[in-house]
Amino acid sequence: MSKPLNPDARRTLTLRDVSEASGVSEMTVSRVLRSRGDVSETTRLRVLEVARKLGYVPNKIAGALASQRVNLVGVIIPSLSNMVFPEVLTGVSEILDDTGLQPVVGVTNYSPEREERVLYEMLSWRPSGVILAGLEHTDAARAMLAQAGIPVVEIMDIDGEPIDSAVGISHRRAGRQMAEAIIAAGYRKIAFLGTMMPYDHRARKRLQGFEEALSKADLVLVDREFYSGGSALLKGREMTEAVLTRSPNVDFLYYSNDMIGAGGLLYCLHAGLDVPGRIGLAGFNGVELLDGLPRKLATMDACRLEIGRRAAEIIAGKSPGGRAGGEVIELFPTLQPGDTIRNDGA
Amino acid sequence: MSKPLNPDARRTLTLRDVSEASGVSEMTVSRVLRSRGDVSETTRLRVLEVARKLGYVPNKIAGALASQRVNLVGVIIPSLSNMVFPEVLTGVSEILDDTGLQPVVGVTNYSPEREERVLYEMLSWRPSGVILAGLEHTDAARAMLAQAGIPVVEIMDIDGEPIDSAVGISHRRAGRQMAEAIIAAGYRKIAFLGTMMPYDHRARKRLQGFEEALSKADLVLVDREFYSGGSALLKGREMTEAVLTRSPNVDFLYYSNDMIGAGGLLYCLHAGLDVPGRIGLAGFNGVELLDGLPRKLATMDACRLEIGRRAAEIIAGKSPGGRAGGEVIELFPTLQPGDTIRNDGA
DNA sequence: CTTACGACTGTTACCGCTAACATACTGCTT
DNA sequence: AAGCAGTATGTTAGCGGTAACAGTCGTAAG
Repeated sequence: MSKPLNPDARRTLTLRDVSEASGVSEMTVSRVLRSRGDVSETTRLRVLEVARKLGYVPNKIAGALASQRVNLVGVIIPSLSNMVFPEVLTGVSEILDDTGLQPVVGVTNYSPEREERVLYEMLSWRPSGVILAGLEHTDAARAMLAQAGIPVVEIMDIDGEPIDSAVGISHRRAGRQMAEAIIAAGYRKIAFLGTMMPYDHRARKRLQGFEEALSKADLVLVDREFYSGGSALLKGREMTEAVLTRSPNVDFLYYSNDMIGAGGLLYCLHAGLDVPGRIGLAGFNGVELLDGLPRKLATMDACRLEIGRRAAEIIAGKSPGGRAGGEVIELFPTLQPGDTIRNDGA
Repeated sequence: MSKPLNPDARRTLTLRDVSEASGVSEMTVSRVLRSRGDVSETTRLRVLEVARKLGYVPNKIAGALASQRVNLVGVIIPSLSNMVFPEVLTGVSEILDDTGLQPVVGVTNYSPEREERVLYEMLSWRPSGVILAGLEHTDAARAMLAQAGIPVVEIMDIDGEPIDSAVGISHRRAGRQMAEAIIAAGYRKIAFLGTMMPYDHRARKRLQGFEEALSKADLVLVDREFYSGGSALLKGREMTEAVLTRSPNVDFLYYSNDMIGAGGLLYCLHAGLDVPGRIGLAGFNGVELLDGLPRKLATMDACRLEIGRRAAEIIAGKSPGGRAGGEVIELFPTLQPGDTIRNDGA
């Protein structure tokens, strides 16, 4: 361990130090620092001054233990590099910011076991609530959450059985909707390109809904291609090339996320294909990135910011529904046709 | 507050519950759960079984208070949407994963005041160490850190006076290096496009170094353009268009980050400009995204993963330097010329 | 002048866990 | 048979705060 700074500091300061230095009891100092109860203006100022001068930082560990209150909210997400999740976090912080609650982030890397571990760690800090992505968890994780006696909000997805509350969209419906739009636009030879999805349940559900809608129109996917890891943009290019080489007559490419969709779009444009005439494309998420592309990719936004906000509101008890618990809030993504789906019904 | 789950649970479990249910003292349970001290295999298994069945989750708050040890490391970064920082976090977690330490992330949104608040919050949990981005902090923040008596690592940047340890690159040098490469490639009418940088100290330092090197070659920036907020890719396009319209004879565009650089590149290609013949481009960071672009943007990687790793090693006391403290580790970014700088000296 | 009351400040008993020390056995040694 | 290491377990005293209650005091009311 690197040498601690401030070697002359005998030890870290406690309430007692402030109390002695300001000539009042620890309790009074505690009251001042939490702006709780009546304290005369004179002592208040004096204590504040002393605390500031000493550089006292309260010990929340002790405080939390004594008061049985912890102002933390655990937020457990699969990844930070996905753009989507940081945005959810933004929504969460936005709401939590003026509630005295503080988000603490845990990352699972899409591994259920890691999720279980992260959750255990979090719960051992006795947070006031937990927000976590998805409805799929290990049995142990579900048990822990149910035991914990705190509000739990599962986010992003509502196709399933929530433990307590849930805020999200129906990915199955989203897939269906996109398929319907594509079919309505006259495309028939449709391929899917996406992540290998052992644990990307939401992408799986979208594909499910998508295929459902296809088969209702007596269609089936004419090709599919999966990837994992690597630069999504690059993978999008590569997969697109692979699909178009293998199945040259494909007329629509449905991507499981915007990033690979963008890669595909760049490839198609570069290859001189007529988009959306000869071939159409669509992704999923509505990432901001797309605004900068030469042509706007069709997509569906996943209501990420809103999901974060609503989840935080439930935890903070601000949810319009009141203190019910067990709420399920379904949000409805809008289809943004962009420039990569024909808008006639040809 | 949403209704707690498990309403029948009288209260959350404590060591005592496990102790009573397994017929040994709390201390023994504690020993088992921390695999500390000698406990007979028989009792160990029994206690473990009971704890599992009950669904006991230890209370780290109490544990930390009693043992005066907190296995948390505060990591304070400006933003999560910048790609760069999540990658640093990855490096940090990678190293911390097998040390028993756990990172806790705080986000400042590039605001010094927010940084101060976040830091105060963090320190009040008495973490074992703090990693934070940049060398620029409020006086109060510096004071708190110095008082805290824990290892502090400032990351990303080493052009300045660290509080304790530092791991990063010299952005000034990076800017200089890029300028030299550009000049060597024969470009002369150079423009800068970047963030408005009241608080992006690193971008500022890069520009500083860049201009230094230019002036050493008797050159000055022929144009500059700043932005803030919005989709970086889109902003890159727009700014590039603006600059090229205003200063049509510009032959090089230096961007303060890869994202706007990528936008600029897409614009130039779309406009049919000869890249890198008629005009060259370069960004900064080496983001993975670039791999998917039609042409590879010249850039310099910021050693983000490595920075995260080294910082974590210092905190974990694994740093090769030993337990000295006050280390400064300079990393050296490599220039990746990509396809957007001429490689002859014409 | 006593009482009552509000405004302020102090006292006591934990919160749930762990460090440090104390104790009870067991089996060996001499 | 006493002595002595080990093991395995229990006991005690906090860690640094806060809830809840208990004063203390000056003053307005009776």
